[in-house]
Amino acid sequence: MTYDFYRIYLVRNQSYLKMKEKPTAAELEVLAIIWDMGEASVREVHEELARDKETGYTTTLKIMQNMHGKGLLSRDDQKRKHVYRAVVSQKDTQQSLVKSFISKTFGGSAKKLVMQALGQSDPSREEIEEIRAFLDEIENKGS
Amino acid sequence: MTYDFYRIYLVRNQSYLKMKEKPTAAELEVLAIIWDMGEASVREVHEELARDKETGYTTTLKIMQNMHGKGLLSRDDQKRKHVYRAVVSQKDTQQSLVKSFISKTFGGSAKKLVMQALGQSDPSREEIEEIRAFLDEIENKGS
DNA sequence: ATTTTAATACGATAAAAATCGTATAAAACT
DNA sequence: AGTTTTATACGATTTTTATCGTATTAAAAT
Repeated sequence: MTYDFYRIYLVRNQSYLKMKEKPTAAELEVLAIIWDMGEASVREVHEELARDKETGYTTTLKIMQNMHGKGLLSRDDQKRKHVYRAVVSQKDTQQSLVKSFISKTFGGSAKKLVMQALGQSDPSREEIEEIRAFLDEIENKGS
Repeated sequence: MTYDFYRIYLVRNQSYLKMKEKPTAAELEVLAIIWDMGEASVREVHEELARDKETGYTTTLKIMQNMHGKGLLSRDDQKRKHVYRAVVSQKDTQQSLVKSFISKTFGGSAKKLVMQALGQSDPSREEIEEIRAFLDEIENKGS
């Protein structure tokens, strides 16, 4: 019986357990690109990055190699041009990052974060509607 | 006429302009304590920090000295025991951090952050109500 | 007045993250 | 085949952040 509780606990926290290595700022930029493209070579990622900022190719290469080492990216190195894919999903990563951000910046209160974000972002009427609908959904799920 | 636009732009971005130096993780922990206490000595801050984690007194001291150097904290050093206060407000800091978090982690979409945060935080009925009320407020302000 | 306690100053070191130069090798081109 | 282009590997360096030891000084206690 007690084991059942333990199992539930593990399942609910799966994503945190897996995500031992949190991506750094630079790594997150790479992930954003790869999530978008599905898979990409260093060159492709680098060219995306270079749109926004001055940076060297070998820097991008090194970051992606590190990420592969940490298990954030997998790669196919059959061909000379290695092709990388994300191992961690965007959703799990965002979840883990949001959790730690709420805890660090808002003392653990998701509500405070939400209201701060809404207050400063000037959302459109459509977005507000979507959020309302989402609140309804949560409320019904809860009961 | 053109100047008016420029001025509006500056006002809207005031908090970002001021907040040149973004607090690091360790600095944010110190700020959280000082926001809470209003003012505090290194000893007081350190004792709060030491509740949660193993850390040396001189480490806390150094962090607070750095923060003073950066202009994140002011201090009264008339007496031997210096008393520190926050220069940056909690609200402005949170605003700046949320803005950059949304941009880094959610590609700039506040809505995505909000929904992710709501979805994973299991808010109470009361909190949901508060958020609904807040949405109403925003919507009416917008028109 | 002397000793002990409690504070800051300062600088050194450690640790983590980011950047890049050089070497080397495979592939493509001529 | 030889040359140029385009990859990765690897390690060194730089930069930023965090940590802490030691020296010094002011205040308090004896």
